Amino acid sequence: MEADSKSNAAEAAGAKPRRGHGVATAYDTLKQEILELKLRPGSPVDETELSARFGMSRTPIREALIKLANDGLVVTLPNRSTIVAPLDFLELPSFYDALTLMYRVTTRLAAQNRTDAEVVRIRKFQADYAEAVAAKDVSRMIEVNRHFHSMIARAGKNRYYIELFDRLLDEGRRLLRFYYSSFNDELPQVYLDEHEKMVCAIEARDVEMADRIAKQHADQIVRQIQSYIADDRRLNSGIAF
Amino acid sequence: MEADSKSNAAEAAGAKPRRGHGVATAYDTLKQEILELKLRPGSPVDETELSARFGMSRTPIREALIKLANDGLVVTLPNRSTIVAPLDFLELPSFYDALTLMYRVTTRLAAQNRTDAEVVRIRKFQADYAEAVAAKDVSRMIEVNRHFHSMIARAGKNRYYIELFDRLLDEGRRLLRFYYSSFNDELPQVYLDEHEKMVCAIEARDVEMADRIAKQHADQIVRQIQSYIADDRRLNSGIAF
DNA sequence: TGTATTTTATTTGTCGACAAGAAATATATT
DNA sequence: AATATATTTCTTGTCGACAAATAAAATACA
Repeated sequence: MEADSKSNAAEAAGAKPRRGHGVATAYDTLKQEILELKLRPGSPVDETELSARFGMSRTPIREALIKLANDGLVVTLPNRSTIVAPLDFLELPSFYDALTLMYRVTTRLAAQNRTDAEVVRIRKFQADYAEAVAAKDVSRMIEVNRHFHSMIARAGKNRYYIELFDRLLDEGRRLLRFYYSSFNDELPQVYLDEHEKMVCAIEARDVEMADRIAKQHADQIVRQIQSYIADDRRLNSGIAF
Repeated sequence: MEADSKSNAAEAAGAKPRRGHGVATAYDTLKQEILELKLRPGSPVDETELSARFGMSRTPIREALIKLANDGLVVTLPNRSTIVAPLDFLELPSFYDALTLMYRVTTRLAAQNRTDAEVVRIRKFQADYAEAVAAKDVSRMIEVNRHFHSMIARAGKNRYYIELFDRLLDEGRRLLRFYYSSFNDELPQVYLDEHEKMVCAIEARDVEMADRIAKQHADQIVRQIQSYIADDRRLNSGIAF
């Protein structure tokens, strides 16, 4: 809430983005807000309102929305308002399947193609994650976790996997935020250990080991999301959002 | 060339798209032309020119270009012209890898999740492909092949795989068009047979068989592209486009 | 003659305005 | 009173224009 008004102030104030950066500003800000659920799934996104809020005309807003639609973060209803993409839990099995496959494939490729510099960068994120766990900062954990795996995918160097995986990780970030309920003290430590093994396998260029750990890690995360959802559905009779 | 002037005439004539269909018209037409290499990889795409050609303002053209950029079919250089995405053959190994994986995954899922109606639709494309082979119509073969595999992916019902696979198939369509040189009479028949086995495995819900054939099919296609490229590089010293 | 600098021109990024569609509201008709 | 029709309101899709940024051309300078 405080951060919210602060950033709004920064936008309203003279910090107008230079020519050519208007679209990026709107896109990045909205993306962040959608992933952090500041903008609720299913809620309408009004161009005119955003235009006023960002202090720019509707054109760059529109172009940002098109990009968000391509990312699957927003749905455009023709001649009607666009809405923040709903969290469709009928599609969850597909999501689990794709997420698991991408975890495995990107980690395998990272073990194959990583450079030493990339290992260093991956370890940096691992350290950040450890910090977040120590501080019990769940938001930060979710975000750093995304960067950690994205970095691994980058070390794998397959453009197609990187893109799909980033998208899946973002979707996962939204799911975790939405369904996150009780904080379990054990899980973060499990993830931390699994991440450590994963980095070691990548560093050792042990492809099969990397694959095995990635699968294990993916299953763990899927189980976590599923248990959150199971808890959640008991509360809201499963129709919400 | 004839089809070209015909469609241009249709555009220039009174066939103005209704409100809300302008973007789609430009997007579909441009996408088709890029995939068919009517627009050469690396060639500049001028908004003003397209605006005149399609008889609409630059706004819808711009929005269509943003979508094409998201598909990876066009590259936008900031404050400079956009160009048709070059065929980067340094990225080919990544492409082969992703294509093979998607062939396997989508075919597996199709064997798992197909409905009877979907089998019928897949067989329809298989028949179309056979027709194109009989007529030795290479363009049609390339296009129907894409639809055939896309339909299989749809029967698998995983949104994430469908999107990535469609993109890869489009990219492959462009590659085949670009590098296609000598027509080999045997290959189409090989593909036809492999397709037939693939459909049978899907119909029988034999997941492992589907996987095996998909892998075989993917390898076959990768080999074909590679041999075309090997031929091609001898001719133009490998720097072209 | 070749390089640096200014000028011109082209093309993009952004803007404000307007009209078409859809939803919401009000009116008419049975 | 209930349904059908007309009106109003609101949001989007599209347009033409302008200004910033870059590339190209022209000029100055060594």
